[in-house]
Amino acid sequence: MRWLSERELRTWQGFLTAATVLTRLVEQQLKEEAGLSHPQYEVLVRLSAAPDGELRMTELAEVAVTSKSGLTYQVGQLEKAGLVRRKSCPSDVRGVVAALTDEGWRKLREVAPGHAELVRRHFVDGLSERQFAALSDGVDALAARLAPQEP
Amino acid sequence: MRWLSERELRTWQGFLTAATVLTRLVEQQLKEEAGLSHPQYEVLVRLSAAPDGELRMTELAEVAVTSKSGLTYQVGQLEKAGLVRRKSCPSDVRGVVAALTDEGWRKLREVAPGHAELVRRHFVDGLSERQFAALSDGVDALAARLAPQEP
DNA sequence: ACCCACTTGTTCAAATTCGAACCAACGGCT
DNA sequence: AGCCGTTGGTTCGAATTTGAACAAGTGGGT
Repeated sequence: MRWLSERELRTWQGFLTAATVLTRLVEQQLKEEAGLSHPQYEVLVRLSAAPDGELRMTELAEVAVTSKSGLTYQVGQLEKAGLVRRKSCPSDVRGVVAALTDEGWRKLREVAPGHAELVRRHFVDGLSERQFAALSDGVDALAARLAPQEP
Repeated sequence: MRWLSERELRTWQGFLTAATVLTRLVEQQLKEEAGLSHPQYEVLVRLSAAPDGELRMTELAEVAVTSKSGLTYQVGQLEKAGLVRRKSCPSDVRGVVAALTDEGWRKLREVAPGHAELVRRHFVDGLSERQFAALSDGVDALAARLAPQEP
């Protein structure tokens, strides 16, 4: 059993800490600027990236990395806010697809610039060209490793 | 106002996703292997890294990146479990210091190896030497940027 | 056509999170 | 000594998260 080196431990902790702090910053900004939580924003973004701005609940839960029940809740909130609409799925009676409403698209266009600005300021600009490229590379490697977890 | 490039966005999302997934894995393992939540484990680790295995509540909240009230709750839980003990602070009547108990040390020694193993498998080993070094570098840069936030 | 194991999405209770309000207590200043 | 703006920690309520249990539906093999 190999132990973690000093450096490995520091990197691991730093990685999680950075993610936590960044998430917190995003959370605050979204809340005060648009009344959205980060998970909610995430849902909107993922929907906007999908064809026709709609996705089945399960798929949405996957890309947004939440539990099914968590998603049910958030979509409920978003629906109350008029940003998302539930439709039944044509190919599967049980299925539910969440779809961005016009309001949803509008809101997203309104919020995105401020969000991008914050990401740039606290994440992208904090790194040199080289550092960013390297981190990008590392994240890709992690993603590849983490995605195929269960088969 | 500069937009985020395709690659910047992917990196950002990948970064958060990786952190979320990793946290989830850690959470699961700790829960089933030791009945601890990740925040709780974090508290134990931070205490163990402090002189005498004790820290004032506020300092602990800082290093563990939680809200004060969140920490109050978790320390409460840990105290119930007998892993941590509250002592009053000699230099400040209001102060409270959380201290690892012998039980706490024991538990930590018991859990740490498995945790290290998991971190190694899903984080460290997922990256080449070079990738790891680069990511480590990037994380350091982020930490430096994020820490001095409020002065 | 019928099973039966798996999938879908929701509901439920329990645990956790956060921020705001709060009460002391501190400590520099006069 | 007395004031007063700040700090330390807890408490409170509201919002959110999770996994387990559930009802309904699907679909391949027989």
